[in-house]
Amino acid sequence: MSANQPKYGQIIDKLVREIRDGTYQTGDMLPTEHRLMEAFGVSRHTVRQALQGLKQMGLIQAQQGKGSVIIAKANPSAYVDMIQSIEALIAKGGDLDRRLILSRSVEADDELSQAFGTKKGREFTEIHLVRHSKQGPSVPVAYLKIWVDPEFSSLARELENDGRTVAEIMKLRFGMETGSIRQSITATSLNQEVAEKLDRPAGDPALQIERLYSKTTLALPHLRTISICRGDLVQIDSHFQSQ
Amino acid sequence: MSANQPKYGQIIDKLVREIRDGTYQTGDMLPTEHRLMEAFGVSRHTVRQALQGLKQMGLIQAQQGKGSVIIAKANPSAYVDMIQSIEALIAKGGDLDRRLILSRSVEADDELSQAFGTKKGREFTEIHLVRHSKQGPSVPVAYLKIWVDPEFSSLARELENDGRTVAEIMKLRFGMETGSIRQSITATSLNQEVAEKLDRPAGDPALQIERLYSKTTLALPHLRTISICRGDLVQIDSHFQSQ
DNA sequence: CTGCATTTGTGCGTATGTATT
DNA sequence: CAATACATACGCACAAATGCA
Repeated sequence: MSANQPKYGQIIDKLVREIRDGTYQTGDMLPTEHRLMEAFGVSRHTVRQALQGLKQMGLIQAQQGKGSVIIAKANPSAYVDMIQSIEALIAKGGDLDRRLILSRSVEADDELSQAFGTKKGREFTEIHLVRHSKQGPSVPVAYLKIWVDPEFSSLARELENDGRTVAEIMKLRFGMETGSIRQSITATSLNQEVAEKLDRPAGDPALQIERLYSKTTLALPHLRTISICRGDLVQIDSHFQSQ
Repeated sequence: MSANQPKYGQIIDKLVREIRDGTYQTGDMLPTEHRLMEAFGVSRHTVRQALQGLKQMGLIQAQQGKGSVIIAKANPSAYVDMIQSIEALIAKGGDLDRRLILSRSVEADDELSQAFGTKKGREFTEIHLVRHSKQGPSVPVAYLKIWVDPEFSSLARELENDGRTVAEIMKLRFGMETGSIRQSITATSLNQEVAEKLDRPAGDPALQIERLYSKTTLALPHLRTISICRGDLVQIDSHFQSQ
């Protein structure tokens, strides 16, 4: 976490910690840029660089003439809990089983190169799985696509034997620790190939959840997953509270 | 698109257009910061502000000592919800316009009575709106259904004149403060009625976001909203960090 | 309403560090 | 080693929005 050399990175880390600690509460005003300059002994430019980082993370919102409001406390519990609770939701009370569909080498297209922040044409390993409910009748719940650097291509075999999550295996087997996950949820409809595996008609509504795993907030991702979840089985619940 | 006053905004617009036009292809290098300074007649700082915008849009990737690579032609995420706190939820929605479709009295069916925790048959006010993008051409983005107690039925009029969010108006006009929001996200497809208002074919994928607003976690909700968002325009982003 | 202080936004200049070629 | 290109960091000035006297 604190491997950030630059000053603005250190300021980001400090402020994020303080927002989490409760030194600042959601709804509170952050100190003014001038105060932060004095507090950290840096120029306004450096302070603004840090604040822009917080803006990108969705923690603050700046308003000209007023100041910066804290609009979010990045979850106080470790992200793992949050992710696991999402996985639990996907499972709807039961554990999920994985079945390998394919594992192959692909060249990055526009979408993939954008996700990883690399040039088009770079090689990646693509793995497809289907997740089934374990309990009761085995119902297919989600189609999972995974992309990693070719050096981790043995991940496919690990996934079949190991019940752990992809991120956990990446850490245990390859030492790739995840410190930051970006998640996007979109709506889509099942294409023919996925629909078959999920035992639903093509065109059915589905939730698509993309996750980009990286070591730190600023680093490029080392793992990308897309879960295509049956719209009739999966819903994502959250609860927001003031304070 | 070109409603950007500041210089860096104009540079972003120009470069985005050129990337889309094909003047630059994915995999190409962008001109160096120095070249862009000369080309646009601005300082390096302004060029870098523009480039950071492109980075945030996921169009380019800068590499120290080499240059900036084009990694995508378009940013698919036009409307992104970044949801991590109540404040963020309530503050969002400033960049969208509302148009009233209908306001009527309804009796609670099974679904509605369950959501509010009341008996079937109780009377509620149901309000339908369509949200359009304010900037550029007015594109319909989401169909919004709102349910409140009949004593707040004047909410419909307020919503037309006031740019604020539903929760803010509930607080300002009726003193109903929101301290807890429960949210469920599901995938659905557009029915005929909603599809028409959103200018899309029926059956198109959509994100359905249901929110129940209450004063405290334990209290019964005083407001229920369902947003049916065009799947091609809306995505929900979150960011998780360890420690 | 006017004026003023505060606060963020935009923009310029300069210098130095670091990775790549 | 040298040249190139992006990254970090300092400084200054003025504009625009806000809130208050």
